[in-house]
Amino acid sequence: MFNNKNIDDIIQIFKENNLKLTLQRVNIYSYLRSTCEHPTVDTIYKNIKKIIPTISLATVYKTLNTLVDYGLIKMINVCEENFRYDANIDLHGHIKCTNCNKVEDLYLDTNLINSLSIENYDVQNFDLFLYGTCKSCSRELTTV
Amino acid sequence: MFNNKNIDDIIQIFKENNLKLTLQRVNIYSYLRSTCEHPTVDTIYKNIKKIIPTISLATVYKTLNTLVDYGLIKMINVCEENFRYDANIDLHGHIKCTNCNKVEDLYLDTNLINSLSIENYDVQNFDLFLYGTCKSCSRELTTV
DNA sequence: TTCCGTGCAAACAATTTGCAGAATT
DNA sequence: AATTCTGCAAATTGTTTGCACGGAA
Repeated sequence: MFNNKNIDDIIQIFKENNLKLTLQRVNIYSYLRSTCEHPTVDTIYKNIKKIIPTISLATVYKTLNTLVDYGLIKMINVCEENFRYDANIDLHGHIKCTNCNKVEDLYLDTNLINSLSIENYDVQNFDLFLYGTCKSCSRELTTV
Repeated sequence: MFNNKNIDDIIQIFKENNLKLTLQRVNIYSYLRSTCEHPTVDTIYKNIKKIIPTISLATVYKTLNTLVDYGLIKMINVCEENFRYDANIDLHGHIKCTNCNKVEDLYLDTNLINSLSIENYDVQNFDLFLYGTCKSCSRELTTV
């Protein structure tokens, strides 16, 4: 089920943060680290339920909030009702295909990031979300 | 109460979009056009209530959704539970002071906007939110 | 043994919906 | 006169909370 390297990393990270190692937490965090789909709470819940059928939605919420508080994951909102979660905490943006709704990571070059600094503000963080149509959707849309 | 130029513009815009001219709508849209505070639904509701005490929250929601659907206003989410609304639909970003929570408009130079185009995607829109501390808050925070 | 996390159910908050009456065209 | 909007209340959805029990340290 688990890749050992990955699980060792997670144990290490939890210990550093004085977070108790529970099956629920490890699975949620591990799942988030393994996916690049930027899942919503609902998707996370459904996936973890396959492994831990007794898990409750409240636990998923509590765990996600804890992981956000400890800076281990990030919440993103790409023009949607719901938030999505991302275990990739490197400075990066996101691009959403407005047709198929997938959200991909977007690495920005350092110059661009630097040029985001603004007069009058001490900028600590940013969210950059691009919206458009991905290649396969464009193809599909023009063919029809 | 109303600036005539402004109200004339709004009447014109509503007519172009076949939107019925109602007191509620005109006031909500006019209020959004007059403010640069990026208010939440609740703030909008409270402010419009001063002018139309009988207005209901449901009407505020319905009106905002209509205006969004017609592309007259935009919803933004700057890492908050609630959405904020902006009647400025020019391509621009936002910067939020994480201390006083104010949200300001951020005009980006064209080069920067152009450099946001991405391989594999036909980019149509973007959200850029910067987070940091504004000058007056920085001063306040270092003085204490 | 202490403390924290989990799971349940209830509570809460934000938003949407259905519908009758009112206002706009 | 036809259509659309408003305002109320109820419904829905997403999220949080309180608490007793269970598991991790």
